Parts: sequence; structure tokens; C-alpha cells
Amino acid sequence: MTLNRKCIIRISRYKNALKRLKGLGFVKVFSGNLADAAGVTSSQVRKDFSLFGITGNRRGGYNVDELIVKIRAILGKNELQKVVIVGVGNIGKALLRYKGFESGGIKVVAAFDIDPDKYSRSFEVPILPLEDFREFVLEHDIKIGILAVPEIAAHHVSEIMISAGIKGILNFAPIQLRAADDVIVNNINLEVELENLIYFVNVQDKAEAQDTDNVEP
Amino acid sequence: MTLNRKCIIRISRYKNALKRLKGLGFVKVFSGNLADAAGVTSSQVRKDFSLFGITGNRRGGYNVDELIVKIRAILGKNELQKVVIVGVGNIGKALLRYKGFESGGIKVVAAFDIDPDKYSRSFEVPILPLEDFREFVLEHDIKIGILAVPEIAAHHVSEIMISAGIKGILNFAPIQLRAADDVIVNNINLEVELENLIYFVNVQDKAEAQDTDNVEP
DNA sequence: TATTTGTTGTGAAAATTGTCATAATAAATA
DNA sequence: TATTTATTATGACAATTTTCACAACAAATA
Repeated sequence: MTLNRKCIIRISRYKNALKRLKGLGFVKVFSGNLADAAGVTSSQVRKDFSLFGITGNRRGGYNVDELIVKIRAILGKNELQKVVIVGVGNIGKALLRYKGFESGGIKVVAAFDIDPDKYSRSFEVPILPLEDFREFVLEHDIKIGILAVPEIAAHHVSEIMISAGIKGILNFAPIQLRAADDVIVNNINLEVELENLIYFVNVQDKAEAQDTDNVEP
Repeated sequence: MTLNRKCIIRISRYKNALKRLKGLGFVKVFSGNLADAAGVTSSQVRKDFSLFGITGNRRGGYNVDELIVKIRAILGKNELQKVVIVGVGNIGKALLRYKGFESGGIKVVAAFDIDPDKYSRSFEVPILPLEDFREFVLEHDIKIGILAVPEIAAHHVSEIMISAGIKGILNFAPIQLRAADDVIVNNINLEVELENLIYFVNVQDKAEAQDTDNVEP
């Protein structure tokens, strides 16, 4: 089965699109509706579904509720997924407070830092000393961690996380983490994303200037 | 020239890797060094460089400083890139305070919100009413905006941004923005990233359980 | 019931992306 | 200077990903 990162990302998007469509009163959807909502092509939608054995009705499309159930199962949304945050700086704090996860079955259960000023067991989500990381993660069987520490500390902290049994890291530090094959690292690098945007905006800008030159030589 | 998003993202990574290597005292690098630092293969590095006409010395590798200069030029890092943030919630606030951009030639020059309690012209980076967005963007010739408003407002706000002349949007809202062809949208969807991680960690977990079954039937 | 219509499901084709193999060649060495 | 060595630069090849085309078929209609 060809299941790559991009495909799973699309599956997530389909889920989000379906939630919205359901909110709009849709009971069934066609691949084209989903495609529009998720920004892909209809054959892409059908192909993705066929990879997971999701079938609809020829001519009748897909039942929204059934589809949501199937996609939720694929994405592991039937159990609560517990995640921890390491690093309570700007990004870590924002993620701690972010309310968008709960409805999606993802719960931030604790955050960790090395700064004693930040510790707090009284918050809804406790902020604990990094030394307690291992024990907490083992006790609560956490597999997913968000790494939001400064670049300088990122590699060291990632090793702590991995040695404690974390199997998936969402890494906000601007470095390429080295990890064993059984640990999955997804990177979110804000500067890289902005640079990317800047590059393509500039390219387009130049191309348009070029076009104008041609029209008015 | 085949310049896709992935390729430019790798170019950004090479730049970051080069900064680190330079910090470690490297004066020249081989494609293999860069490949290791950026997590790709050496032929990928050379192929990417060849797309941009970047050449090194056969046997001598690449001069670090020259390479940095060339890559910076590609990524538009020779001018200061001004960006604005729309939405001063958890994410927007974190980005406002994020210090990692400045050194990279990206400057957040203003943020916008609809909540008067958040307005402030006295901060280093002013937080202004959304009504002032158009005027500000036109006056300062801003082309890049970060969209960090709640899902419900995202589409509406994106239209305001685009009509004011924004050509690149880094979108944190969990929806697929519709935009004209000359506007580039990059999406960062935290829930989708986590779901992705969860999926692959679960898949691997099951695969390992399977392996164990086979070993000990 | 027979026919038409519109959508799915999927194998095949096309396009894209990444890897490999090796000629070219600059530096090091004899 | 001639030979060896290590590395780049790139065309050819391989793999992956997406799109296309259309048979299959369920629903609607006559």
C-alpha cells in the first residue's frame, strides 16, 4: 500500500473539509465536493480513498458520516492522543494555550522546561521540570512530543525525549534532528516557510515585470 | 528550470546548515557535508545547486562564504523582507515575540487585530486595527502576511489581505484558502502535522508488534 | 422494465522527483 | 611532469506521485 506523508496529510484535510461540509448540512458528498474543499482534484480524492479501501456509491457519492468514521479510524482519532510539549517559550506557550486540539482528540497533557520560574502544577496543563520528563512519559505512555526549545538545546533535548520512549517529534527548532529509524520527526520551520513564500512571491513579481516589458517594449 | 517548493525548502536548509558549519569553522564544504547537515543525499545537493547554476571546485568542494552569498541571493536575503501578522491570538503573539527572524533578514513590522484591547502603537512592533491594514500595507509596500486568526474569520481576512496587495500568505488557519493564481499560500496546520505524526507512529507500532508476533509465534 | 445519466474505482499513462553512474577535472603526490 | 585520488556536474535511469480515461454500476427517468 502506497501511504506516504502527503497522502496522510490529504486524508487529514479531507476530515477537516468533511467537518465543515457536515456543518453546512451535507449528508453525502461527491469526490468533487471534497476535492474543492480540500484543494485537490477529484481523482486524487478517489485514489486516496481506494488506497485505504474506502468505497462510496457509484452515482451516490459518499455518506458524510460514514466517511468521517472511516477517516477518524485511519488517523487514530478514536482514542485520545496524548502529547507533551518540551520548551515553554513563545511557541510552546502558544501551543499550550491553543484550543484547537481538544476537539480533534489530541490532548496536551504536560509541558516541560528547565526554567524553575515556569514550573506550575496548578495549571490545567502542568509545566514540569525537564528532569521529570522520563518518568512522566513512561508513566503516562506518551509517544508524541512537541519540541519547542531554542536551537542550541534542540539536539540534546531530542535525545532526552527519544531515550524516554518518544516515537514521534514535532520539531519547531530550525535544525535537522538525527534520530533512529523508529522515531519519526516532522519539522515546522517558520523561517524556512517564510523564505519559501518570499522566494516564490519574488519570482512571480519578476515574471510579471518581464511580461509587462514584453507588452510595452 | 525545475524549481519546486521542495527544492527551495532544501535550499533554505542548506543555508541554515551552512551557517552552522561556518560557525564550526568550516571554510569549504563538500556536497556530502551539506547533505549530512541537511538530511539529504549528496547528489541531491549537487543537483539542486546545478539548477541554480551554483558551481564548486571539482575536488575542492564549495567555499562556504561564497555559497552563503549565492544562496542568500536566491532567497532574497539581501533586502530586508517585511512581513505583517494578522491575528494577535496565541500563535500571532508567539510569532510577534519570536526572535529567530531578525537575524535572517525577515522583519515583522506590524500586527493587526480587531480587538481594541490589543491595539498598541507603543510596542516595538505596533498592533493596529485591522481597518488600518490596507493603508499600512500599501504605504510600506508589504507583500507577505502571516494569517493567524481563528478558522471562522480566516477566509474573510484573507480576502482583505489579498485585496490590499498581499501576494504571499503563511496561513495558520485550518482551512484551504482560495486565492487567485498570483497569490501564494503556504499552510501550517498544527493539528494536521500532529495527526500525521500519530498516524505514522501508530503504523510503526503495529508493524513492530507484528514482527514480534512472527519472531515469537 | 429499458434507457439514460452521473459518479465511482482503478489500471495505464504522464509528469514529477530523486538516485545513480560516470566523465570531467582540480588537487595532491610521486 | 605524470599519475593517482577525490570530488563535482550532469545525463540517464528509477521510483514515486498524479492525472487521465473509461468500464462498472447505481440511481433516476421514461
